[in-house]
Amino acid sequence: MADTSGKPDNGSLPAPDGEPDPLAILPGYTLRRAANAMMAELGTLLSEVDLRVSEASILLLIDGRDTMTSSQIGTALDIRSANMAPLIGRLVTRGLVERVPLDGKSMAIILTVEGEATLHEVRRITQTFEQDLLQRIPTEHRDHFVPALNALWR
Amino acid sequence: MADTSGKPDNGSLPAPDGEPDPLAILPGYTLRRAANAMMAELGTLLSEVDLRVSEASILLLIDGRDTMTSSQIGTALDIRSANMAPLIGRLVTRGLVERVPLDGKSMAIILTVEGEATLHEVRRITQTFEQDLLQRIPTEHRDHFVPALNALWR
DNA sequence: TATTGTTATACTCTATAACTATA
DNA sequence: TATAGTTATAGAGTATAACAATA
Repeated sequence: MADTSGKPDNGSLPAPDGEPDPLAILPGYTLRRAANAMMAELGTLLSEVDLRVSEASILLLIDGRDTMTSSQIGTALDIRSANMAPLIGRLVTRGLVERVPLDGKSMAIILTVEGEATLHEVRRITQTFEQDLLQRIPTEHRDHFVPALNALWR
Repeated sequence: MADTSGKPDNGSLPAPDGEPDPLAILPGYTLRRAANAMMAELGTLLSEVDLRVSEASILLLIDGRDTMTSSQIGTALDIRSANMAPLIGRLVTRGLVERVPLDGKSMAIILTVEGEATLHEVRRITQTFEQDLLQRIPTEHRDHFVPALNALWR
């Protein structure tokens, strides 16, 4: 008998006493908490240029590409086409991107001059953010971070 | 001069050609993508017991604790009290937890017998999920995963 | 005065369905 | 027929403000 404590078996989670958050040993839970914390932080940083994380991602993605369609962007970023429409629409309204017809059906989403200027600010913000994020990870774990995460979705 | 390609400097991101997703080298971006993918998967698994991830987290958290209040749960899981009310309300309606007055102001959220039975199913689902998640991470990165993530929010 | 808990509300993200137009 | 794009809509998650009741 391994358990002589008299407490009920709660599935190998730490005992209630002395551990404020027994879920913190679960990989999926820690993944969710870390992502939520980091994206909230990035969202705050990006509010400086009045962009959401998804919008900034689009700007970063289409830079240097002049034939990328809305559906291609959606595929790359895992955003449904129905959700791409209002997303691109807002960027167009703000003058950051424009729709350029490729043929009668497809339209390339390209940066405007103003969009490129905003993207420059986005790069400044995200590069600082990404560096700070990595700095917070202890050195012995740092190089394992991106490879481990990429194994979960790529 | 490091760049003789004639392409514009796009902030050290990979060149457009040959890389379908140049954002995949960014720690924050990979963190978001991995978390979204894993939580979507967990959500699908938990639909078997008609629970959302946040609801399952509450059941896992309060097990073995009989004096945990709504605000304490919210603090532990980073859920605002205004959002705890409808969350707990749904669990009460479904008969999985009940509110037990601690004093005139505070109420403990405790599992009902039915809630414990459901929690047993939740444990089966989440343990399988967590194991599968870890299995997908290459062995050399696996032990670094939770420590790295916990450094970002704990 | 601070804390617990609630209601109302709104914004974002995400998802499906239905539709138009073009390849 | 399949693809590109749009609109409408709904379900979650999350945020603030305002409020009542109690410590």
